[in-house]
Amino acid sequence: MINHQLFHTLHQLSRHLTNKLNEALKPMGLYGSQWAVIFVLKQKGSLTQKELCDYLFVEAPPMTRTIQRLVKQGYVRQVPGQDKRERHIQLTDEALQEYSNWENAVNEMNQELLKSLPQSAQEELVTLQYNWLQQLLKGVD
Amino acid sequence: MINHQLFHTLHQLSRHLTNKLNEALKPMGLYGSQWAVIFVLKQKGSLTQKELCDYLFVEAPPMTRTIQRLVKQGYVRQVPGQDKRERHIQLTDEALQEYSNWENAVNEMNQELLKSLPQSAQEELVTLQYNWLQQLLKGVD
DNA sequence: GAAATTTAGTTACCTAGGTAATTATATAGG
DNA sequence: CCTATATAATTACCTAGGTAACTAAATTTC
Repeated sequence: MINHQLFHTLHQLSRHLTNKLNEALKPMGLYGSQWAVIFVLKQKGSLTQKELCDYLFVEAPPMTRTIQRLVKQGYVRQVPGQDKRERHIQLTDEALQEYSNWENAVNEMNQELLKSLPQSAQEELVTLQYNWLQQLLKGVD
Repeated sequence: MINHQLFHTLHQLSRHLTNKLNEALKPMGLYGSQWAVIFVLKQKGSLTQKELCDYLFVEAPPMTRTIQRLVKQGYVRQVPGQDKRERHIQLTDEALQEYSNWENAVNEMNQELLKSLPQSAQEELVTLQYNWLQQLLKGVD
């Protein structure tokens, strides 16, 4: 029953890492899902909600919620597009100012979590996971 | 930024697998969290809720909910223990009768999901993940 | 043995993410 | 041009899992 153990361990690992991320972000008043959006926006600049959903493989409704919370906190703007159905999401100056603090907190926690995983194991793991995920997503619509 | 990719991919993978598990269980009226409990009970027999929580690394409140739903569906019994705070959870005959159907559905989906991952990669992955998780949990509480 | 502390379980409420249904805008077809 | 279809986003509601506060029973401590 190695199959079962594979799925089980992956699930546990994912939950543990998510909890740790939230723990690191808590002092800055952010949650993991919000950080994921901010991180992408910092790299890509302005994106529509649809583009954010596609990039993060998240359905539209939870994305709406996460963005609305970020808007309320003043970290994100929703700019109507030329196509009036779309809303372009951008980081505010306030978010850009705080960004490096957030990034530091997250990086510190990530370092902590990766301390027990040798560099070579990290690379193997990311390769195995990435390739598997790509295979799984191949042929999904 | 390989760190980020590692966490991101693991998160995505976990979500995808969870969704697929739920898809497989939907026709039998079960959810993934319920299946996890049933699976453990089938192997271990009678367990208290605390023991289930410890085994699945889940907090007590979600476990209460999952069990209550299983009770309502008639798949699980809560038997008061000698220690009257405890409740021993057991599968009902109805659950035992359905078990192999559920197991088949889950195994079929798991096979499908693992199709794109060579045996050797499966073993590497489970080893890497398991060891990492153990390291992370070492020294927790 | 009575009072204080610990523990098992529940309740209430939060975020994360999913589906179904709805709304408003764009785009295609006749 | 006008109708039908497709698409972006939202709303409502579901499961999964987390924390905080509570209850009731067991265990320590004095």
